[in-house]
Amino acid sequence: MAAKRSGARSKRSQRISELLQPVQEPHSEPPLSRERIVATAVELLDAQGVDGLTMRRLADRLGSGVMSLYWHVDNKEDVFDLALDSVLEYRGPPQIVESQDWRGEVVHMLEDWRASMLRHPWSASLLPRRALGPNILGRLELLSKSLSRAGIADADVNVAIWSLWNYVMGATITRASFDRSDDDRAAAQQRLTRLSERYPTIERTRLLLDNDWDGAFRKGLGFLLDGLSPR
Amino acid sequence: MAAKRSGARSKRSQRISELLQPVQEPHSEPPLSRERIVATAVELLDAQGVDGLTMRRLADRLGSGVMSLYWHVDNKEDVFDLALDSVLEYRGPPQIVESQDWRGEVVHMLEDWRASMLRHPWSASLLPRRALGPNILGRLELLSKSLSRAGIADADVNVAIWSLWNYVMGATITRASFDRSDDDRAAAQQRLTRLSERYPTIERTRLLLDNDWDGAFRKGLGFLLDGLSPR
DNA sequence: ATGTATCTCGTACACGGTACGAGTCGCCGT
DNA sequence: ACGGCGACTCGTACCGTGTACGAGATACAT
Repeated sequence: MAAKRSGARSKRSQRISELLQPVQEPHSEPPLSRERIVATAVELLDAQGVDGLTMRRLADRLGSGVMSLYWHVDNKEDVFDLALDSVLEYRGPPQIVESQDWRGEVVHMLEDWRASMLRHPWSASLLPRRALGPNILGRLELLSKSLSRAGIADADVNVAIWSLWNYVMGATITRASFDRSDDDRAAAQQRLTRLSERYPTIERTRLLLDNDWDGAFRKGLGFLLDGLSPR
Repeated sequence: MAAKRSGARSKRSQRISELLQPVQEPHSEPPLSRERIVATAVELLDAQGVDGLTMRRLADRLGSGVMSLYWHVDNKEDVFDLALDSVLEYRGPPQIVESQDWRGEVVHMLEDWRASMLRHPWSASLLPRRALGPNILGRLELLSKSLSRAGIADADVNVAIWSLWNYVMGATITRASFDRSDDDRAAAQQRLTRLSERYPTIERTRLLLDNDWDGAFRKGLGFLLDGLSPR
C-alpha cells in the first residue's frame, strides 16, 4: 500500500562508487537523479510544450527505462511541480538599484519574473494550478517587504501583492499562449481580420500589442503602481 | 482528405421528421445537436472539472455513441472552445448604471465576467489558451468604448484594456485553482503553516484573501482604475 | 428504383500514466 | 565467506484516452 518513496524523499546516498571510479563506461549516461530528471524535463517542455512531456519521452532522453523515473519522483505531477519551481529562481535586484528605490526593486523583480516565465512558455499557465514552490514564495516575501518600505498601509499591502500577482500572471499567461498559437499564424491572421469587422477595436489593440508587448507590460505596471502608491 | 465538416459548419436542416411526429419513442433522447453537446459538456465540466470531460463520458450522458459526436464537432478542442464561449455571455449593465458613469460600467462588466468564470471554475484557466470567442470580444469592445468615453488618451486605451484583462484573468485563474486544490484542505493547511515560518507574509495574505476574495478583487481593481484614470 | 446527403456508431489503433514484481548491484554484519 | 538488505532499474501489462475508418441507417429528390 505505501508507495516506495511517498512523502519523505530519501535521497540516495551520494553514490560513493562514482566518486571512486570516474567513469564506468565511456558512453554510459550519468546515473539518474532527481536533478537530472528535472533538468531534462525542462528541456523537453521548452522544446515541445506541455503536451510534449510524457514519461516515456523523458525516459528515452535520459537513456533509462520509463519505470525507473518513478523511483525518483512520485508521478508526473511531481515532475511538473519540480520543473516549475526550478525555473523561477530569483537572484535579487542588481546593485545599481538602491535600497531606497522601492519602486525600482519591485519593477525589477516583476519584470524578471515575467521574463523567466516567457523563457519557458509552459510555465506561466502551469503556475496557478500547482502548489506554490519556495522560489515564488520568496518573491512574494520580497514584494511584501518592498511595499511596506514604500509606506503602504499594512491593510493595503495584501491587496497590493494580490493585484501585482494578478497583473503579472494574467499578462504572462496571455502572452505565452499567444506565442504558442502563432504556429498557425496564417489561420489566426485570417480569423482576426474576419472578426475585426464586427469588433473594430480589436484589430487596433492587437497591432499595438504585437509590436511592443514589453512596453505595454511596463506601462500597465506603471499605472498599477501609480494607483497603489500612497497618496 | 477533407474532413467531413471541417470549416463550414453545415447545420443539419432542421430535422423535418421531428416536426411531423412529436416523439418517436417515449423515452428516446432528443436528437444530437451542437447545442445539446455544448450544454452537456458544460454540465460535465462543472461537475467533474477539466479532466472529467472525455468524449466517451460526454457521449454516455447524451445517450449516443462516441463517434456520433464527431459529426457535430470537429474534435475535443472544439468542444472546449464552444463550452467556453457559451459561458461568457454578457447582457450589459443594469439600467441603474447611468451612461455617464463609465467607471460603474467597467466595474460591473468586469465583476460579472469574473463571476461567470468562477461559476464554472474550469473556464478561467482555459480562456487564455483558446481562441477568443465572440462573447469575450464583445466584452473587450464594450470596455474600449467605456474607456474612450472616460477621456483616456487613445494611445493609452490599449494599455488600459490590456491591464484590466491581465488583472481579471490573473485574479480569476488564481482564485479558481485555489478552490480546486482545497479538496485536500488538510494537506494544504499543513503545508502552509509549515511554510509560513520561513515566509511570514504568506499566512497573513492568505488569511485576508480567504475571507474576502471579492472585496480584495474590488479593491485592487479600484487601485488599478485610479492609476488608469486621466489626470 | 436509384441515388445522395445527412447522421449514427462499432471497431480498431496508437499513445498515455503507472501498478506490479522480478531483476541487479554494492555494502554491512556476522 | 556469506547471507541479506536496501538502493535502484526496468519489462510487462492494464486500463483509459482521442479519433480515423468505413459500414450502416434514414429521408428526400429524381
